[in-house]
Amino acid sequence: MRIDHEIPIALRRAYLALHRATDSAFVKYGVTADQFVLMASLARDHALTQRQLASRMSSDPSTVRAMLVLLEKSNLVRRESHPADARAKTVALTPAGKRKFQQLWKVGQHIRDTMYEALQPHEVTTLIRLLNQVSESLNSAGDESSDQLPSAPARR
Amino acid sequence: MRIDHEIPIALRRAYLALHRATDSAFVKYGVTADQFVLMASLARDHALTQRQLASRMSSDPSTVRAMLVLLEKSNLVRRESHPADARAKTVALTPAGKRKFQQLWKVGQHIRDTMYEALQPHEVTTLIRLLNQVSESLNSAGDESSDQLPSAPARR
DNA sequence: TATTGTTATACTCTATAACTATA
DNA sequence: TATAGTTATAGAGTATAACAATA
Repeated sequence: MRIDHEIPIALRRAYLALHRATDSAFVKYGVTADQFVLMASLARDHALTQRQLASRMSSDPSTVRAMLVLLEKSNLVRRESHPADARAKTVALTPAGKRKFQQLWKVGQHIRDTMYEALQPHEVTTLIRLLNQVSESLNSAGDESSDQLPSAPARR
Repeated sequence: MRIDHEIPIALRRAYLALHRATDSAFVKYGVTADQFVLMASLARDHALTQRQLASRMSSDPSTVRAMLVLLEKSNLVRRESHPADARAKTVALTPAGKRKFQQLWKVGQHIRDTMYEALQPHEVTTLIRLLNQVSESLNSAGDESSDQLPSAPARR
């Protein structure tokens, strides 16, 4: 009952340490850690739809929308109707958003450096590989119906 | 600019996958993933003070208090004044809380199984070790004043 | 019919600041 | 003076359900 709780505990601890370090480094720039992740997705792939964004961030469309509304207020992000699909909207960083992202990237560099200096180069690749194995197992397990909890709907 | 974003991304993805899987498994029991972590801390170490609990959960005392208020309403947790320190309170699971925790532990077993089956035994220990190296590096870095952002206070 | 996004709504977690009581 | 916890307050993220417009 103790051993198989260690991965969840260690994972939670590491994620929260990263999230808090990021939040507190960014607070004076008016951007949260999660908003930074959203901006990073847009910096990598320009002009995603909201649904694409949600899946990249492993988040919910209505959550993403709430975040976009906040980011639009700060003029960091712009939504435009999709050229090919009138239902959809494309989301992109504004020029100000791109500048802000560059700035935040630098501000956060010491956090990434700290993490990477704590690991050997081969440990970095191992850690990434193992984390991805964990994510994939959980995500694909979520697709099938659970064999432990057969029938009840997962409602709220 | 791409390589040193991979740990944060993989860490976030794995943590959120775990958190969501846990939340959705527990929703019909009226307990969140974070509340489960709190209960697990109390199941391991009976009768912690609120501050001890906050540090075990790497959380904030006022956050913990808000969670405790909710858990007390559900009669899962009980606070009593500390025998030796009249300022402090000890927090413990109620009998109902202990039963609920046992139940949730079983309900969540398939999630832990999924994660552990995705890894070799030696990978489990490696993953835990690497995650802890990351956590420790970030937590100890937070103590010293940053050399990148010399003076400004980290206020809100 | 299925999909994209919006709206309304509600709850949890998070965290600061000012405060009371105690050490 | 420092510490434990409370209170008030605020905001961010999360997610469901009902809905409109479009594919």
